[in-house]
This record gives sequence, structure tokens and C-alpha cells, in this order.
Amino acid sequence: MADERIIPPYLETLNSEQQKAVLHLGNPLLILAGAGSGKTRVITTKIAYLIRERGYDPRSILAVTFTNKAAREMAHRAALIEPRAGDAMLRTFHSFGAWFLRRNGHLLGLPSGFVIYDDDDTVSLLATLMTDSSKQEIKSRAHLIARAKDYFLSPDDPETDLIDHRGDFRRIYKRYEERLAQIGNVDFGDLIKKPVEILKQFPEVAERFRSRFKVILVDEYQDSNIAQFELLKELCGSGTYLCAVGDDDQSIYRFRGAEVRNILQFPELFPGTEIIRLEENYRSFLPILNAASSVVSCNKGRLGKTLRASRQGGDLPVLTFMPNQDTEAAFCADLIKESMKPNGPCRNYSDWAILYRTNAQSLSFETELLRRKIPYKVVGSLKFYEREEIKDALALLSFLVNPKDEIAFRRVVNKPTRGVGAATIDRIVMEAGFGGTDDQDDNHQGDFLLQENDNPESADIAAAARRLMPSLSAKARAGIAVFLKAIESGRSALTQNGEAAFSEKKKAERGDKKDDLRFGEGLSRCVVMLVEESGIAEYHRSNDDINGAQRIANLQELANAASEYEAGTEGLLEFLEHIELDRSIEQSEDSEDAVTLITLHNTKGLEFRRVIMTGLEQGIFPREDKKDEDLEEERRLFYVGATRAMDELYITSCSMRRLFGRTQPMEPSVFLREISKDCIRVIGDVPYGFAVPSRYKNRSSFSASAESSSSKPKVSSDGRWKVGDTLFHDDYGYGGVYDIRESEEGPIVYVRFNGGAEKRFLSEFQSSNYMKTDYSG
DNA sequence: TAGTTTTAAGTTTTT
DNA sequence: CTTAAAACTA
Repeated sequence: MADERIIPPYLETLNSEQQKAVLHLGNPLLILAGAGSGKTRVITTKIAYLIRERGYDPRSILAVTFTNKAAREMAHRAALIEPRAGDAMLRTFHSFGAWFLRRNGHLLGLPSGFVIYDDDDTVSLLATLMTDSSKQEIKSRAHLIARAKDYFLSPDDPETDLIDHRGDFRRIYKRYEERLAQIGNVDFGDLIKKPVEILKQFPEVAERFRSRFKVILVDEYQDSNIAQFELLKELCGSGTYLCAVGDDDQSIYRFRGAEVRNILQFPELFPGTEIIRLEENYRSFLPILNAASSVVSCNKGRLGKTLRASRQGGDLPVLTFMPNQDTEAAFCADLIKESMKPNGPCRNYSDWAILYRTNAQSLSFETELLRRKIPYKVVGSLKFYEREEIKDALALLSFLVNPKDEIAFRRVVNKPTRGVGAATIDRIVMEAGFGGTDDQDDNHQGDFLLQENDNPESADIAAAARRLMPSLSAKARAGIAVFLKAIESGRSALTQNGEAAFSEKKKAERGDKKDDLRFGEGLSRCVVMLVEESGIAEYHRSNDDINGAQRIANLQELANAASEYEAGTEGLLEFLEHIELDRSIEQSEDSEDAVTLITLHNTKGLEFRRVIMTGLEQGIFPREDKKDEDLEEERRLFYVGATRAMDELYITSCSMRRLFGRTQPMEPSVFLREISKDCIRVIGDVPYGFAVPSRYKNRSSFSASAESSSSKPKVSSDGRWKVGDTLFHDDYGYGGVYDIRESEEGPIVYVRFNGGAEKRFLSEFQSSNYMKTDYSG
């Protein structure tokens, strides 16, 4: 397809590989795009090119990504080149699945008004089926069910046993699926799995989609799972042009079912595949790439590639060992402050990013940056939608659109507590036609389950509650009445009829409106109505500690967000779907200049002038008990993090770290040893043992002895202490002997620990390797 | 059954 | 240390 047509001007700035990738058509194309090789640019340009030069209808183009951020970015950049690209379908896999199911889910008996369950809801649902299992086990099973769906495995597939070897897994999974079908909602995995099932079962539907989408582009293909691969396969007809872009070295989502094999075996899975490699890195200075590559090249299963740096020059990455996480944070702050001096190299705080492995690590950085008055923003950990009051409000909304939603009902029917206990709830759920919780029913009629929804009334929990009301105790009856009333009010607010009555009533009830929830356009009225009438708002309001006020503020924010959506069921479904699929808060403070605090996983696709990778310690990064494939994934995570840096890369490692409130000694990360010596510059003190690899290799014997719980230091030395010996002490961590002096009680060993402490010990040379007395204590 | 106190456990990573 | 689950009391 390398025809000699005139190259449009917007292609001229691309290198020849990039151009080839944009111009390519015909057979499936796999673009192996190294970090910083301009892959987003290639995809967006390609979309524009296909529309503009090849006459593709924008609506016939489907581009899928893994994150909403990436989807937005892609839409934005493509539209800059070609406005018509706005009509192309640019979505995440999951949002595409939801879109698909709204239109075709009925083929599997799924109502179009389904709500998407998040992981918490999934656990709650499973909990109603496994009444006498521990929370932990339920969570574990829920996780495995999600995994099974990632692998496109159903309860009836024998292979599902490979996911969970406990014999009862398939039965649990099956019951879970049945209940979910009764309720009429879906979980995350269903958003991929169910569309595939429909496409496989209904060839005419598949045909329709194949004729609509002539072009399918997939970004971050290395993070796709088996179900997503199946989806692509089903969507691709003989006339479909498939183009996948990815980098096997950046596959970091194995833990949630991603299959690197998808990209490694792409050519076999899609016969006739052509491969184009983008190996020119435009982002980072050469030394940064060298350091990153030297680590990731320790991995076995990889396609292998050579990144060429278009930016020669630049300094070696800097590695610094810190005593503990507080000094680590101070070190970061110093670096940032220093660079921002009037004649320093940086003018923006946003040039900087601090990377860490787990969200919990952000705390010490936040504290320090706050103290030093350095502006920062924490990416990702904003758990707005996981807050209790928000989840309650969302459950009310969900129940409004789907009165069969048992999970939503259970969550809010007695919130705030109004005398409706477990017994009452179970009765109502039973009355609504749900099987109850008894594990004995052994009917194998799962195939006919879908038909149970024939009569929508039968599973309507609100209706069931109303029916049962007369037979309930006075307390429970009153409670149920309040709940039903709230739902009614919400429903009328949804259709805009209840507005007048609501405001009248509220004004009459309370003169003060200073902390009243206010509503504006669209759905916000409905949100406010529900949380007010249910008493949830009032409950938090009267709880007048700081939390209460914050919660009211959060509810207000939710109402504000809802005002963007049209009142009515349609708008409500859109609102709920948007929240489930995109939990990132639109950061209006994007314009603000701030340092970025971010987990390594979240950095994918981002770049910063200066990056500090922190916490390079065994147990943290890589996380403990990672080995083989999992360790390789951690290594790729290192690669991803390091290659975010454009100009400068800093790496820190602490010798002591506060974990679970206890300070404990840490070992340097194995990855630090994998960086080639000439690829990195170490600044400051080097921990004992680190600079001398041969000695370090013996450390297994240290670890072994470290497991006994004596507070005396131990050593692997073969006889006598001598200067330079490395040792481990339970309280002080790793250290080195820097002096030995004789005394009448025997030799005194002077030890300097990596955490900074210097201690003297009395050694019993003749009998063992133990230190006997802590002289300095 | 609701709210309190005590005890134990635990921090990946995310659509 | 902080949070969630279990145990306990009113």
C-alpha cells in the first residue's frame, strides 16, 4: 500500500516510520511504539488522514483506549488536525461496551436501563449469596470472578477452574451471575464479556457492526485482556482495517487480567500482520533512556527493541540514598525549590513530578510540600466517588432507575437508621421474588432464568415493600414509609413535577438556608431531593463536626455535577454511567502551576521535565513476594516511570521506612543494582553493602539470620569482625563496621548504620558472630 | 438493634 | 498509625 501520493503538510513533520504507520492500510497493522516515540501523534494523525485523504466516514472509525484521559486527549488532538474527527467513536473499551449494551443488551435479557456495579457493589452482591463466609473470602471470590470475566470464562466453562482451584468457585460464580441477571445490572467485566457473547450469538448483529466500523484502532494494546481481544476479533470482519499500537515493555496491568501475549502473538492471531516499529524517542535525554533500558533489558519475555534518543546530551540520572521517608521528602522539596530559584533552570512547578509505588506513600510528600509552601496536586487518589455519603446518594439514584437493584436498596433503605433491620430487609427482598440466601436450592435451570424478568412488577423491590408494609412492625413500617416517600419524591423530581412542592416544604421547615443544599439545572434537583427526603443530608448536617460539613459540601458537589445532565431517566443513566466509568475529577485547577504527586501506574502516557522516582526499596518497589512474571511487571513499571522524564531523572531509596506506624529497616531495590554502573551517578552516602556487590551477594545469609527476633546485630562474617564488614541489626537496619578498638572486656565494634545512627557494640569474638552489649545504649 | 468499645489487620497498581 | 471488623452493652 506504499503508494506515491502527495504527502499532506501535516505529515511532513513526522519521521519516516511514523509516516509509514499513518499511511498504512490493508492488512492488520501492529505498531510497536517505544516510550516517547510519538504514538499518540501517529494515531491522531492517522484518524485525520483517513477521514481527510482516504474519504473514510468519521462514524466508521472506532478508536479504543484504556483510560478516559487518553480518549479525551486523542479526540482533542485529532480534532485539531481534522474537525470531522469529532464524529469518530473514540472511547475506552468499557465505555464502548456500555454503549453497545445499551443498544443490544436486550438480546441477552438485559434491560437498557442497567446500572454498572463497581467492585464494592460486586462484593455486596456476593455477600448476599455467601452469608456465612468471611469478608476476606468474599472479596477474594469477587476478585476472581472479575478475573474470570477478563479471560472470557463463564461458569459453565471447565477452564474456569483454572482461575480458582477451590471446587465451589463455578457454583458461586454461577449464582452471582444469576442474581446479577435478576437485578438487571452489570459489572465491569460484563461491559466487555457480554458484547462479545452477543456478537458471537447473533451473527446479524455482528454483521451490522462490521459494516459500520471500517477502521478499528487500539491504543495501549499491551494492556488488553483476553475478553478485549475476543471483542476485537468479533468486531473485525474481512473488510475491517485493524491497527493496534502498544509497547510490550510498558505492560503493567497483568494483575487485572492484561495479557502481554495479546501483543506478543498479535501477528499469529491476526494473519497477514505487518509490523512497524517506532524507536525514535523524542522525549528523554539519552542517559535517561540508557538507565531505563538497562533495567528493563533484564526481562526475559520481551520483543526487544532499541530506542534511539533524538535528544543527545543531558546528565546522568542521579541516585540518592536517604535515611528515611522524611528526609526523602525533604530532599525532593529541596530539589524543587533549588530549581525554582530566580536564575534556576525551572520556572514552573509543573515541570516536576514525584512518583511512588503506592498511594499511601504520597502522605509524607504532601506534608513536606505543604510545609514548604510548594504547590502540588495529587493525581488519582481523589476518592470522591468512594465516600460514604456519595455512594449513598448514588445508590438512591440507582434504585430510582432500577427498583430491582437489591444492592442499592440494602445500602440505603435504613440510612440513616430508621428502624428497618436485617429481618425486614430480607422479607422484602424475598417478597420481591429474589431467591433469598439459602444455599440449598440446586436448580439447574439457569438457562431459563432470563424469563423470570417477564413480569417487571415481580422483582420491583419498592412495590414489594409497599405490599408488605401492613404486616410490618410499627417501627419498620414508619421507616419504610420514609424511604418510599423519598424515592417517590426523587422520581417526581426526575420528571420535574416535584419542584414547587419541594421548595415550599423546605422553606417552611427551616428558616436558615445557609447550609441548605442548593440545586440548579437538570438532575441536580433530583439529587438534592433524594438526599434531603431520605434524611441523609440532615443526618450529616446535624452531625456538626468537621466531617459533617465536609460531607454536605461533597453532596453539594455531586448535585452540581448532576446539573450538567438533563432531568429524566435518560440523563440519569448517562450521569450514573459517566460516574462509574470515569472517576477522575475534572481538575479545574489544571491551569494552576503545581508539582504532580502520582503513582507509577498513573503516569502512563504522561511526561514531565523532571521526575523523581521514590521508594526504590525491596518490599516497596518491587513489592514483596514478587517473582518471575510479576517481578518482570514491576521492572516494566520502573521502565514506564523512568521514561516519563524529559530532562532529568532522580531516584531515591530509603534505608529506614515507617510502615504500619513502625519504623523498619529497608534494603535497596534490586532494580538499583540492575542499572548499569555507567548509567547512573550516585550522590551522597552509599549504604554499606551497596557499593560492594560481591559482599552484597551474600546477603541471603543476613536475611536468614535477620529472621530470628534477637535485637542483637548479626553478621555473616566467617570469624572475626573487621572494618568494612556489613551487618544487620533488627533495630537499626543495615550498617557497616568502621572501627574496632580493644578494651578490657574485648574488642568494641563501631558501626555506622544506613539510617544514620552510629553505635558501639561489644563483640564476643571467640564464641559467635553476635554482638553482646550495646555500649552506647 | 443501634451505637459503642475493643481488637485485629493491613497498603498495590484501575477500567 | 489508621481503618475495618468483631464483640459487647444499653
